[in-house]
Amino acid sequence: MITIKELAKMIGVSPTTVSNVIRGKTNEVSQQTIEKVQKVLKEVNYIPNMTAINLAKNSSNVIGYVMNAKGIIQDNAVQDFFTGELIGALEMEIRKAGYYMMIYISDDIDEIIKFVSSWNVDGLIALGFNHDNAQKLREVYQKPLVFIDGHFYDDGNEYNNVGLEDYKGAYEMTNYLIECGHKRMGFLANNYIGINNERYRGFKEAIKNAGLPEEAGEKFFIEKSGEGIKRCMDELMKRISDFSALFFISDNCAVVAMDYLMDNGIRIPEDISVVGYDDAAVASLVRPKLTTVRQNPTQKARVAFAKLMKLINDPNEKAENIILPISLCIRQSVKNFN
Amino acid sequence: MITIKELAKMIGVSPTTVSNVIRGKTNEVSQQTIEKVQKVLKEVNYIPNMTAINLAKNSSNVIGYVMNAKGIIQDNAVQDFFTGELIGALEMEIRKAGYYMMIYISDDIDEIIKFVSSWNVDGLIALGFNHDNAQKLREVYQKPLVFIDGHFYDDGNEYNNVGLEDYKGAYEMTNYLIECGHKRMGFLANNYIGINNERYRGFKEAIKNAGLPEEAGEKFFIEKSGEGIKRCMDELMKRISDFSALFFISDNCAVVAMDYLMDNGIRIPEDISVVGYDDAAVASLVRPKLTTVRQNPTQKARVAFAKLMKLINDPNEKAENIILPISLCIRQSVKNFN
DNA sequence: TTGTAAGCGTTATCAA
DNA sequence: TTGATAACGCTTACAA
Repeated sequence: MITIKELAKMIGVSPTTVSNVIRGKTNEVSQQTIEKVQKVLKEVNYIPNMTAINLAKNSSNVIGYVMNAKGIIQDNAVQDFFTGELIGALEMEIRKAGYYMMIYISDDIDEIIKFVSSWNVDGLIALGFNHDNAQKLREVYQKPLVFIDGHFYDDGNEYNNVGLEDYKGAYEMTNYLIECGHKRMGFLANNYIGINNERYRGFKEAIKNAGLPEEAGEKFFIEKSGEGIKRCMDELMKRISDFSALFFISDNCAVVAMDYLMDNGIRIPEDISVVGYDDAAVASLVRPKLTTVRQNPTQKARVAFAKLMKLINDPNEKAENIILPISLCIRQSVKNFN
Repeated sequence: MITIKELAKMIGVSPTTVSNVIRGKTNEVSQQTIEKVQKVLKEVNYIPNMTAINLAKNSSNVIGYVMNAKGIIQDNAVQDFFTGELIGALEMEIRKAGYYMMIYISDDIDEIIKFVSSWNVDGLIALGFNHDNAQKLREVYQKPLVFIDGHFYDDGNEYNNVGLEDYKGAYEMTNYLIECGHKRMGFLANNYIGINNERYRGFKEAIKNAGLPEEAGEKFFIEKSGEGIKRCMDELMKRISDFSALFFISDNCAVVAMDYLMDNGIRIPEDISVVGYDDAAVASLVRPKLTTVRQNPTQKARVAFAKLMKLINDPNEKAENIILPISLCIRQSVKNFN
């Protein structure tokens, strides 16, 4: 790799001059020199050394994508379409903006903090953070930081976040179920914290507001992996006739569960209705087509990155919690009793 | 961020000594000093500056993941499960090995070359490269480099690659179709180069070896995006009764096409059989369950990274083209005429 | 308009 | 066993 210094020697000017024309500081150098330098620049195909640039400028040109999780793929049978789409969209945005993307996934928050610190990343998109971890990260990492799907309580700090109308989506979907005449519904999630709990709250509230008894909505734990889902469904099967509808925390789960149910001779939606959340591509590919709540991961990525750019370019940019809208996708997996 | 220099001043030793104990070069420093330094190291939570380390060592500690493509998500309705799983598996391997992962996707090979050069990445995993681009990359990038799913002709150079028994998979699946009594089959791909062409070759060869006429196997172009697939299927529909089976280049395509066909009143496999390739999770979730050729992206990632590590750690490690095995997944989407 | 030189935070060579 | 000091490739005051 040829360096600026060598280049300067070749051309017969100083490194500063070469550096200036490379960076387009052309008002500090004569037209004649510019041309002389640029000519050679083309010839030798000079490629800047990012590491050196970053050390000199105390920046990094990298945007970090960190996930507080065990792995990028949450061991789900249908892979994590959400993460995949997010990363894909983000990669494009980051590259178009002239930055580079580093990915770091760990369930150890300290590892994540070490990563962002030692690489001095210019900006950070963070997923899978609960309040405590978010606070910890924010304390150490002082540069622009936006969370996706974070759900934090008010601690006097302000967080940049882009989320979804999680509560509303579940509320409206549950209402739809109730309108269809369902009176006994199960809610299934792998945990009941953060956005999952928001969705559950929406579920419960809809039931309450409809004047149905508390027991009309029952919650269950369901693992995330394909095998795990089936194990949990084994349990649920014992009481399957208690329910007329099942509300899954994600399409990923819903679709694996549907597979399981149908393999066990249960008809959907005749015997039991199922709904999901996310509107993953798979939702409209299975039969019956899955009724679900739509969100758009690409949009989430773009909005998050746009906010990050604002924060990077304007130190006065204010913290913001951006909530993206949901909509209902009514398809074929819910029985209408009316 | 505290620096080694500051640390040294605090402790009352030289930066060299501090650096030595940080890097565990403990045979060059007295036990007493080691303890003194380590004590302070803990207290101040020293975090090394990667940029500085990399500049000094002329390395980068980063493994690049580059794709010669338009975008990470190939605009397919079922997202690109393959890419997602690959990236996920790779991220984990890279991190466990103490490296960091940078992702760069571009359809401009020069951009990719610029990226790897200016970041001086220590190793590279490259996807979506044809022979010419691979050669170009290899010429400039002299460090360890392994391709995934590359398909290169012999030009005297040797490439590290991990691929699949693409030909064999298609050959065996086509044989299965023929055994089931199919005599008129369509093959549908978005292009006929690289591994796609290998699969097509397997398809044709099986037909030939079975003594069927050339026209028994016909190839079609099908776009990759969800909408594109449907557009192409619109065309195919005009001649749909000419075929008893359709072989799709990927499960992603197959599954969208099945959706389309069933929406248009065509029964699978009664009216037409369909098979895919990859055994994506979605394959066993749709109805009828999709008969397909299985591959394992996670394994691909692991094998590729393992090879990369060998190349990094041993300059004498030889170039290798590793071919992973396929297997057939016989499910429900093929009609048996016998 | 051009060039010199210090500095970014490390590593590594070589004296002390 | 320790510590100066140069070097990595670039940016950026500041001087010429």
